[in-house]
Amino acid sequence: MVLKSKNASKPGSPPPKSGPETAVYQRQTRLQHAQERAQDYVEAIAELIAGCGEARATDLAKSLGVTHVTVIRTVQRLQREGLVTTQPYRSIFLTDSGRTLAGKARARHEKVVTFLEALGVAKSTARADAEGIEHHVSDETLKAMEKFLRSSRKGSGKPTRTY
Amino acid sequence: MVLKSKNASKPGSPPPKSGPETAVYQRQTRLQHAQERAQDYVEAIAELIAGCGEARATDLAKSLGVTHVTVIRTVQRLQREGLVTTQPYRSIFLTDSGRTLAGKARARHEKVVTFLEALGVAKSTARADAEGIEHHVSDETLKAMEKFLRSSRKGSGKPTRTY
DNA sequence: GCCGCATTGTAGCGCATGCTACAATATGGT
DNA sequence: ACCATATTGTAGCATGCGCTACAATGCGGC
Ligand SMILES: [Mn+2]
Ligand SMILES: [Mn+2]
Ligand SMILES: [Mn+2]
Ligand SMILES: [Mn+2]
Repeated sequence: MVLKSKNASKPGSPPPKSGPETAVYQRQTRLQHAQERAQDYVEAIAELIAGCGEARATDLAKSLGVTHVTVIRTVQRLQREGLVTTQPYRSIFLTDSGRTLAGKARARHEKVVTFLEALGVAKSTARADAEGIEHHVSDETLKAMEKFLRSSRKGSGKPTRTY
Repeated sequence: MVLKSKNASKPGSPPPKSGPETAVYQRQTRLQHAQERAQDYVEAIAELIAGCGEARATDLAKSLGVTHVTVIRTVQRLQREGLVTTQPYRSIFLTDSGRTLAGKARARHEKVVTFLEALGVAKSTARADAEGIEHHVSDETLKAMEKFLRSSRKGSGKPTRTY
């Protein structure tokens, strides 16, 4: 790297140069974060419904580590976006759209955790990292992870004993 | 999963149940996002300085895919946090702290890209995914990725390119 | 030196996430 | 039925990330 060491210290030299296309991968931060949050919410809601029979705002708040106020506000947004339905003083339900998203999020989440563990990461670390990584794994990368899992399962326990 | 299939459809049954500890991995979303943004900024600033000799707000804006206004505001925050220094109508400089962070971010970024490519992901996909994944990879996971890279380079005599 | 244009900065908006404090409703135990 | 308590909802605040529109400054060509 640093092929341009010549002008690396000449302040008034070249124009942009290092990034008309890098911007492609940087755009849309805000919407991206909102989508991540939506995924975590519907996933948690689905989990509560599966585990408790219903998703209450309070339990969701505990599950997500935020206050119930934050939950209620965000759930309002999710309802606006057609992912959940709510009625005053009642529990939260997923729409078809929300259920679909939750399913994808959950599948992705689990695959990432499994992959990280197979890579040799401690379970608690895998779970922690997956919580963030899951939102940035493309379908292509997910497939590559699955492929790795298949091959690493075949090759007995330790696939990388090349040491 | 779903050991509690009994009450899985009985709305008024069990309390929280599925998440007093899952919350640990969910907290702090907002600060987390701000930190991610800071990492991307100092990394981009360092890159511009290395490539152009200086980091101008406009170029940074192009590189990050946002308007110059957004850049200026965020840079103000970074200055407040001691990562950069600026003077009116002059380019942006990294503090020691900022340079350190940029170095770590860059190293992490590249390792993640390399890892994804080694996993069999297309270069453009690897770069796109890495842009988000990089912020959620713990040191432990990073080490696991490095280990995988070492073993995979030995195994298949393919990439490597050690001169 | 002057002026036009690029760059930088400011004002003000929208939206999302988080919070505390307080109000309203629901629910369960007696 | 009744009231204490839990749950849900509202009001208002703060911060961060985007944006457009417009103002101020800087700079390079003439
Ligand atoms: Mn998840
Ligand atoms: Mn998550
Ligand atoms: Mn990066
Ligand atoms: Mn990034």
